[in-house]
Amino acid sequence: MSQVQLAKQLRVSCESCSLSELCLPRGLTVQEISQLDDYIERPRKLDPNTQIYQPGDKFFGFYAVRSGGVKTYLTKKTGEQQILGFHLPGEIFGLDGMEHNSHRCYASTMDNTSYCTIPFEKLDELCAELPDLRIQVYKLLGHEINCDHSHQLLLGQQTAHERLATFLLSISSRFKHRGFSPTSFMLPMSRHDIACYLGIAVETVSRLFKSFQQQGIVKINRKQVDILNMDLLTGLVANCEESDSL
Amino acid sequence: MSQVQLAKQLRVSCESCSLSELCLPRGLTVQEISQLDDYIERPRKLDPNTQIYQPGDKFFGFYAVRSGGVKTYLTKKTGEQQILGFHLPGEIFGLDGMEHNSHRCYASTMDNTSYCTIPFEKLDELCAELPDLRIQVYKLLGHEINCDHSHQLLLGQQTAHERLATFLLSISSRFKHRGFSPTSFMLPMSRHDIACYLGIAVETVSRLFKSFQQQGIVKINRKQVDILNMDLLTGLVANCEESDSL
DNA sequence: CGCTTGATTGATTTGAGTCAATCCCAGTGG
DNA sequence: CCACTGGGATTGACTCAAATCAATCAAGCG
Repeated sequence: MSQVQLAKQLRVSCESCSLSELCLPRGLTVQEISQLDDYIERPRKLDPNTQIYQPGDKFFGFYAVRSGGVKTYLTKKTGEQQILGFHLPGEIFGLDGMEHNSHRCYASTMDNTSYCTIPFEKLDELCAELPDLRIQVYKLLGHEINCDHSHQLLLGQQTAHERLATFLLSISSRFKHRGFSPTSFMLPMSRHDIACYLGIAVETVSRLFKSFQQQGIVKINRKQVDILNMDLLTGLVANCEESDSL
Repeated sequence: MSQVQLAKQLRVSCESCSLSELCLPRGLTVQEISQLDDYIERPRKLDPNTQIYQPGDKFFGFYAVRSGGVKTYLTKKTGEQQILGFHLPGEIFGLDGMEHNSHRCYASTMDNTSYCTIPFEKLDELCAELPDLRIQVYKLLGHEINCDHSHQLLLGQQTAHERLATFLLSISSRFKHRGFSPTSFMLPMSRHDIACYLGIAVETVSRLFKSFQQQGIVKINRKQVDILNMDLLTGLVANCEESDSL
């Protein structure tokens, strides 16, 4: 297979994936693309509820979800977990390991999940040479920071209704961004996980889903969500931050 | 003034500052140090409650607090603010602008404050050449992400007591890290700001300070804090995350 | 077809918020 | 030098959103 054909194949394989933002666009040459792609380890498949890393584990590099879903979380001594983020297909996680070269939180699958990894050392080496790649890495990190900030606003200032509405809107816009329906989708996470992400009780999640349904805003059947009235849903969120897609 | 003398003077001027982590240590040559220092804009002085930037403002680069204190925050339409972080002397802020080259949150002073700025473009150019500097930038960003994660755990899972105790421990450890007393210090922020950071009401902050004082854990007089029993204070925090200094 | 695990629903409790006065200090001006 | 004043801080009384406790209910599975 020629160099060009190889690169093309790789391009296709990364097309719908966030990591592609790191390598494919903005004038990188075919040569450069395949250079980075060489380092990306191809998909690994995992069962639901499998731990990918935990605090103290060596930081290897970034992870990109290809299918399924991953949650990252911290825990209290008493066992309660705070979910920091849900990572859907095409999204990146693992950035928590950068500070000390070891992870600070847990990451585990929520479903049958496959993902790629890109070794940080190799990425950094390429960054020295490719200014555009460097910019993409900054943007990726900046995005993580901004998402975390939005999550802090949600946890610190929003009511339970607002939190759940914000959550649905975020998932919706992220599915939309990846080319899926923004109004009809399957949630990859359990009610318990939603509650832990939003900082509320599972029972509250159930009750609010019911309430939203009674208001005709959504139709919810187990993990299947259909948004019936996007405007009403948006109206539930009173904060001034435009909700940000991950 | 010779090259070496110049660099030495700069080194002293940045010595007690987080930005120094970006340039001074880890085998950068004197030449390289002065190269970066040339770009750092020297201190600017601001009055208390002055806005430094707001959402939409162009991202210029990082800011390093030299004296006083800065808060970064988001707001809801209804006006409530969620404080994302307090930035004490020697700490960095402004990273929220990296994703879109424009800021996403507000930053304003809490006191008479001076700070330096380092233009992002220049920093990036140097990053291309200096691998050690690049690593420092990654660590800085990773640190911000980890702090945000701890804040999410606090906001999502901790009780009001735990939040306030965690807050005091964080401030204490940060003062200690900068060479100040970890048990006796002045808070640069108002009760209102503490409340907004912790996601609780001002009145609750007052009541809990009183309660901590009655338990003999701390002595609080207006903004002056004396920690009398560090073990008891630590005991109030039940989470498994070691509290992380910014 | 029972069993397990997650989701829902209802009854009750409570931690923290809200509302409403003071209090107290820092800064101002007479 | 001291009274005045305004905004932050404190304190108390009351309320309420959401948690907790406690049953079911439903669905996937061996």
